Amino acid sequence: MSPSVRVRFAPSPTGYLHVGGARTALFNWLFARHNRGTFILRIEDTDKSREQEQAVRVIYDGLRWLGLEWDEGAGRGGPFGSYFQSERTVIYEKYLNVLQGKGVLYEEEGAIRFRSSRKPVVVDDLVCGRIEFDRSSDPDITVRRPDGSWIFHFVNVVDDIEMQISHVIRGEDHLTNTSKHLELYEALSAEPPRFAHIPLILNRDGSKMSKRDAGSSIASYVEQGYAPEAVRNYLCLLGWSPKDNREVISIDEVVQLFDLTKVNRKNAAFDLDKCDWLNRQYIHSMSLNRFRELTDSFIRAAGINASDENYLLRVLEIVKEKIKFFKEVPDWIDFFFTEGFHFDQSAVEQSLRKPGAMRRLRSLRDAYAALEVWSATNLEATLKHLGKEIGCKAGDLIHPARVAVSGRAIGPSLYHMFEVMGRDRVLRRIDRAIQLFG
RNA sequence: GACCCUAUCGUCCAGUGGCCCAGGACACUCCCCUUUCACGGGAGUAACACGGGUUCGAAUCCCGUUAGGGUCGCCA
Repeated sequence: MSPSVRVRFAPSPTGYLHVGGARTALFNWLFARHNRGTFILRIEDTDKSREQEQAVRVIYDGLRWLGLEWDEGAGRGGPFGSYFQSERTVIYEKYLNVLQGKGVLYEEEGAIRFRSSRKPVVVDDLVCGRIEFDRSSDPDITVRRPDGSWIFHFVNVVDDIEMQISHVIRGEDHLTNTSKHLELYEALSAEPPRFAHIPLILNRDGSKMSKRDAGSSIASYVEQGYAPEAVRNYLCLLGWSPKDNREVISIDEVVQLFDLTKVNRKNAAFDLDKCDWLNRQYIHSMSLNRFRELTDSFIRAAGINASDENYLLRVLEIVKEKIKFFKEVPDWIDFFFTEGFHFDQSAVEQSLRKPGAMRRLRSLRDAYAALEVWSATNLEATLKHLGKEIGCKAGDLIHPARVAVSGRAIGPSLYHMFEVMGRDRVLRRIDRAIQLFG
């Protein structure tokens, strides 16, 4: 095990966190955790703008939502700050002087450029292997613009040296850049870190993912109500696998098994369907308390008056297995908490308006009113018994009852729904439906 | 265009010379369960890009072609 693994995620604050970026952060985090190393967050804001605060917030929120807490860096501090490039000018100038002293810099129209030796360079990559670059026709890189602002390649290398980064794990789009960076390390007489270029994440059709593609922004998962552990699990499986065909795998186990040299070299297409499937797996096996916690913001946003915590928990319990995303929860539970729920017209037509529906509903109401113990088991037995007695199918009772009490044709298990709602509420609503539609 | 990377079911992965006429998962189709919607269980369709080698033997190694992706910025 390396004595001091130090890795960094170095996004530029663009206002949103891309899944590709999140996956890069995740792999850095996994590598750090696996090696008991340090995971650093550095903000690459060479173009300092002041609406940046909000953009940085988006990165913090996205990483924290995914459970990728950093040990050192922006918003957290550490021995190598500042972790914002916009605040590191003094350091960059120092390194610029070093290059100056070596006579490898020259000026061109006010900008400072680095003269390349154009000698072949070898990148020994942990993921891609040994790659030779013929740099004979590469142009020189620019280090600083005429206005004094810095260019990515230079500050990126300087920061990695200064922050004692041991492994640079980043997207494959930087693979070619690495040959340039290596020359910079040499010119600065610094030992380069190990590199690991991980494959990119593309759309299903192989095109590059942009902000508007579904699932490209981490914020969209938060908005739709995905379980963060599910999204994280899905991201782990993009370019990496536990090699034993498992799909649902705990993060602790991934940390234990993670190995950069086992990362794929092929770009991966993003499949939201599979992410959705994993999300459902996680929701179904999640504890009720966790479900309560993750659905809270959606329930509040919908303005549902769920002041009776105990009642809310019982409602959530019977609805949990039905939910695909937390955003759907209010639609599934609102009628439990208000008499002002909406009656779906086609549901009414297809059940309550059917001939004989009202008569059957009255019979069910009476049978339920006479019930001694109000439980799902009794509710089911009573309904089925009544069906036989009056000679109709169970469905002819179930459907009208469901619509009468919830206003819709789709919902949780009828008997459990009634059990949770309680006798008074159920009978009252059946009476009202009979009045309204009878 | 130059340089670099990649190439197994529609998608994500498994497979590192014989155990593979290729395995798992998602999606899709069908069946069962369930008189809602889902879950769950079972079955099915579906791939080693192409052409040359190497080898007794290749999805696995080599070369070429093709295709996809990346980089060539005073973007990051």
